[in-house]
Amino acid sequence: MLDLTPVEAVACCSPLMSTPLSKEAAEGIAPLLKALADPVRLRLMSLVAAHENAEACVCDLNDAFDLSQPTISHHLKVLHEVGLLDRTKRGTWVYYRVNPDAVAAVANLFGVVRAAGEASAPAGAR
Amino acid sequence: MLDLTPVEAVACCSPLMSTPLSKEAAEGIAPLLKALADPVRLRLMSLVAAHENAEACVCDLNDAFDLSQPTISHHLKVLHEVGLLDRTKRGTWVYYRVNPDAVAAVANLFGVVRAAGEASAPAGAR
DNA sequence: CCAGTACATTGATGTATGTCGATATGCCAC
DNA sequence: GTGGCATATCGACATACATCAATGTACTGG
Repeated sequence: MLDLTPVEAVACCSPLMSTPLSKEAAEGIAPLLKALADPVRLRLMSLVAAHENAEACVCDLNDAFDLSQPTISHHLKVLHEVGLLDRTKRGTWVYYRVNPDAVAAVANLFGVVRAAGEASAPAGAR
Repeated sequence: MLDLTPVEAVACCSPLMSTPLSKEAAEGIAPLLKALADPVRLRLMSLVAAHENAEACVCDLNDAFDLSQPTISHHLKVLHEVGLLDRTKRGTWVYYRVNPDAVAAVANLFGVVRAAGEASAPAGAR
């Protein structure tokens, strides 16, 4: 029932705005939005994304907030669990990286028009 | 108590993936995402948007869910309070309409690429 | 004015969430 | 191995949220 007609649907308006979301689709995307629906996590995402190499270690992120280290760790875990952030451990440090596919999944809701190859480009460009 | 200025405060802010979001920008946009971060409300948004004339009366929406009428009313109120849905009463019925500016504010976060004239078209074309 | 319909508000209840301090784990240097 | 640093997990707490049944409000038709 969710027949996405990419070009037209996206050209005029977003899937959210054109096609009634199925119960399953809504329940699939809502957790991603929920993870993003917190000021701290929003800033974490943008900090990681804006960091050089599109990755950031926790120590950098901790300093950007007035919150305790466990709290930041908790928020990073939430973002990681829904797939918005990837986690890599190198030595003592843990680096988080934005998962472009997960972001694209949310962005598609709002009719983001992306070049087909763009989503995978950052991963390959590393 | 709810002192957020939903759409205006956020319409200018930078995309999530390029510039680190300021504390204020994050706190401005998070309530919109929070309102959307629920499967029922996501479906409500898409149902209203997909309805003819881009507006729907509560009676139509109630029937699309297995939830009680007060619960749907509550979700509509949440979406209305952050500015994502506009409310109009005509006779006995109440009609909800998507506010394209509010949706655009969220979409901008994800770097939505829209045709230049398109963003203002829905608002103006009404 | 009365009854009925459409929608909102209230009050209650269980669950989820954000935050912290304390503690655990894992890595490194000596 | 010991001590120290980076990060995660745990337990506790207060607050917020989704949901419902009951009730309130506002409009309509007779």
